[in-house]
Amino acid sequence: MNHRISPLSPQTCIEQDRLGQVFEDAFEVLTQHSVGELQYPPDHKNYMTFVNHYPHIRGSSSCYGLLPTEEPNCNWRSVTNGSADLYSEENFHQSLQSITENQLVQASIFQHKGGKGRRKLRLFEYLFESLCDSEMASCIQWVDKTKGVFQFISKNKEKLAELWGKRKGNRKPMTYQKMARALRNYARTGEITKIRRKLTYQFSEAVLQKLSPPYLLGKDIFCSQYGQPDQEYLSLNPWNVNCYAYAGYQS
DNA sequence: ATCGACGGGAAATGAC
DNA sequence: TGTCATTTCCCGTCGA
Repeated sequence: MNHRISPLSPQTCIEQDRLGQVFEDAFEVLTQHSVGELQYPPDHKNYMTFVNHYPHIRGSSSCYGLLPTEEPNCNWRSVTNGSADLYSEENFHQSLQSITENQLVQASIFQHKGGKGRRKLRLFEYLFESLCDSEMASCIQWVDKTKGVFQFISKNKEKLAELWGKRKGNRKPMTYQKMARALRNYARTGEITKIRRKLTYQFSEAVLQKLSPPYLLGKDIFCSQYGQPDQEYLSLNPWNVNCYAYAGYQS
């Protein structure tokens, strides 16, 4: 696989690299599912198409199996053969903006150690994902996002637990009590600790860093950067591996 | 006293 | 087969 090297600022390199990981993960999932007769083109356009196609890295709705993706159906081959305009950097900008925060979080979460295959989803990852999902705001909310403090909503905490249990495919329905027991196990590893406040917990700084891509910690930065075409922006090639500043999920 | 939230021991489970 | 990350069950404590 060829890696095109682009002269980018460190910040852009970090973000580009991170997106490269997102796309790489996306493509890996795709190949695992053996969809269509695919080539393995080392360019971004298929990734972008894939990102809009595959529920694993889409927003949470599809993730919970409630809604289809809002993208029209089109097959991979037609995209690869006919979408020359996807090469344009302007379009790439627009595509980037269409990636939701939750997509990026999910893609981040699913990255396997070493970058191969899909890891089993962990509870704290699911919680983080839910916190990034506006549809789950009735169940769980940030108290202080920068510090990783979050709180379950008393009225709907059971719903969140139930969804978690379904997501895991547990034999019996998950309850908040059982989920909270799992959360208490995190006290040993320090990944999540209990705050002396009703239904409130806190992600460790390490977990927070692992699960929050740099540009999501300040999403306004993410948006503004890619919302202004005259600013320095990403190279088209997501395979650039030059600027490894982001450690990724490799604990 | 009741209730909801919390804390933790211990065994079971399932994926890897 | 062993390890890991829960899951499941259960019992006790605490504060409103």
